[in-house]
Amino acid sequence: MVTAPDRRGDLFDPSCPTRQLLDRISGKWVAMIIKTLAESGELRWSEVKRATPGVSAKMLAQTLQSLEGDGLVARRVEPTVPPAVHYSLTPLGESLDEPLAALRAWAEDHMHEIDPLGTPASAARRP
Amino acid sequence: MVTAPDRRGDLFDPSCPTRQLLDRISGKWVAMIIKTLAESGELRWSEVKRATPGVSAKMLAQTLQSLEGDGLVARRVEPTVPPAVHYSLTPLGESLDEPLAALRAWAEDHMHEIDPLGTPASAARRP
DNA sequence: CGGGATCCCCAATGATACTG
DNA sequence: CAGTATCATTGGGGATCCCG
Repeated sequence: MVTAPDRRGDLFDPSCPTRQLLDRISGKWVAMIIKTLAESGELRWSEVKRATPGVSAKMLAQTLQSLEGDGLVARRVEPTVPPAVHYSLTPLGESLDEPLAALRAWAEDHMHEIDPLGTPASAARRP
Repeated sequence: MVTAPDRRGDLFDPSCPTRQLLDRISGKWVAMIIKTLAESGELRWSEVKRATPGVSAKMLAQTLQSLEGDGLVARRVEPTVPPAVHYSLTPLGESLDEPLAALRAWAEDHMHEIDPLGTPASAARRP
């Protein structure tokens, strides 16, 4: 048999799925949702929503579907009425929590060292 | 004076700069540029561009300015003609490379475990 | 309760052309 | 060489309504 030429991804190869995967896990709400699920274990949809300040219903559903599609989050439906849907991390999702936690920690640690006037956002607001 | 109540950031606080900072370092080209500079030390603008397949001049300039504004990248101009501009990581930028490298490694390691049919991209491409 | 469907807006991204 | 300016595109993301 031939060994796969790309057993491991290459971020610098435009045709490699790694880039899209990295984009998806870099989504605006992913870091928060993963952390919440990593700490709480299993949560209902509305609990995840309450734990994620500022997220809209649409973005939460969309993000959870994306994470489920990537096998990072497991979805469990209880056939009650009204239905209760629970979300939890898969082992793969838990493995993502580690590097993501490092990035969150870095951002929380260094947010005071960034120059508030040097950011594009504040610069663009200058008339 | 009052001591700052938020010596460390809180990602879950919508008014905390941590979220914007995390958004900026999650930019589409940041991971690649940081890695390139971390490995090469100091590079010219055109070298960074060549090392970042797919990036446009606009996005490269914009991303580099953003990183410079956040104090992650240092810009050095040599007053020759034509001018030569060099970019390198600051110590802060090097400290970001560590968590970012972990995330890159995770993406490259697990790109094969994601279900290609479960992703929004591939689902949308289905006619 | 947990979404799906729809409409709409603006910010991010990109292609192209121009300049110090 | 190292950008900036301009224009065109897109799709992220919020608001709203509806359904099982």
